[in-house]
Amino acid sequence: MGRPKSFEPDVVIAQAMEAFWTKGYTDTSPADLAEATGVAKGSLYHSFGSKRQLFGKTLDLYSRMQAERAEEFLARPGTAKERIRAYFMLLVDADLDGPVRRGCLAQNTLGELGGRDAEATRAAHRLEEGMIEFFAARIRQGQRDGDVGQDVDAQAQALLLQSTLAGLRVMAKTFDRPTLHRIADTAVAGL
Amino acid sequence: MGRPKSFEPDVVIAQAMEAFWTKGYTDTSPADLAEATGVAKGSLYHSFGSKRQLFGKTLDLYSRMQAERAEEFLARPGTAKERIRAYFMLLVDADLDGPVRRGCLAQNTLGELGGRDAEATRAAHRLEEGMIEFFAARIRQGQRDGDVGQDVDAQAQALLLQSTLAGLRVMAKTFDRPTLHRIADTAVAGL
DNA sequence: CTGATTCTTGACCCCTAGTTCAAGAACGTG
DNA sequence: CACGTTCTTGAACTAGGGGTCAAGAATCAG
Repeated sequence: MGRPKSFEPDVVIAQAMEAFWTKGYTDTSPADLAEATGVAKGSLYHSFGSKRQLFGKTLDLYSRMQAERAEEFLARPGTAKERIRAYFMLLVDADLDGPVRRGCLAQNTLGELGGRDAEATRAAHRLEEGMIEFFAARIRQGQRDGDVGQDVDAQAQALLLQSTLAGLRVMAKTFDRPTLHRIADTAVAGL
Repeated sequence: MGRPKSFEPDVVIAQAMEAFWTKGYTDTSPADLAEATGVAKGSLYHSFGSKRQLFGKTLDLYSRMQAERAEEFLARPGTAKERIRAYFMLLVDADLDGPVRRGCLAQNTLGELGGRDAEATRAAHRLEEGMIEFFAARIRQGQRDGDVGQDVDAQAQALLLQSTLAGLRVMAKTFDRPTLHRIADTAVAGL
């Protein structure tokens, strides 16, 4: 019983995520969130407790979205090299095609709050570890399929790929598309 | 004539840099800067104009310091692979040995202000381009010395190295030392 | 020693961020 | 249809952020 919510919490979290992603945690004010979600400030506080808690929800949503997309995209038909390369391109292009180059929310969060917000730091770390596991699994898959050499250390290559991808998304804030594509090409050349 | 400055501007900029580096641009208040530098707020504004302008100076100083260190370190005796690997390790270890993992000021700035502050974005970009040039030059040097194969595309490898290094410094906020060292090892293995 | 000049400083100001709250609105129940 | 419950909302509050300023302290020139 009681008055029903006038909004879908998940939708509001997604809208808040866009705001945080675009402006960063600190520079996104409660007023910004109210505008981005169409829900009044007071109501947001009633539902989510605080700006920080809402941000936590957006980080969780972001992590789930990223993980889901990576898993799905890497699983499509093709060699490990092809799929990983395509995934890198996807992220780079998505970044460059948007009105603002927002990079990766998790990485931005590490840059902004890393060290000073333990929970946000852990959330970002978990996402990175998940990505590494996806890459490693896809490389091993490639080894079973025969498109990746048996001598390749899947775990070491997965770590390197994640590192390169993280850097690529930093560089995607300032470099042009051909350069970024070239890096993606070189990154997977060793597989 | 006139009353002389009671502080060395360069020293104050260096101290402000430490503050910005540790807490980020937005989270560093004028009060923080006054404490970090030992100079009263009013005096900082008198000398530097605004928080943003002081930050600009710290970015410049940071870029110069980074470039200088990279150039010097890469030039020491050894093969290209050895020197680049040592440089990666140096940065990783410096980050992990500090009381807080601050990563790279330029990258943090891109994460925090990227896109929304044109000048800061450009400054960070210039530093990255400089790094790429250093790597490329060192690889070509290796080719002349005979420790890097003639078939290696120096520019492409330099781009990849910078991307990997940027990612490494993001990951240095949450991963442990052995993992980061392993990535550095794998990164230079292809040279 | 006087003055013009350039520094130093804390007090002060305005504005916004983050949060709380009192009033009211939309339910389900009995 | 009254009643408890859970929502909605703008107004109101507090703290602190970024910046300004008036007063005074060093300096040098004449």
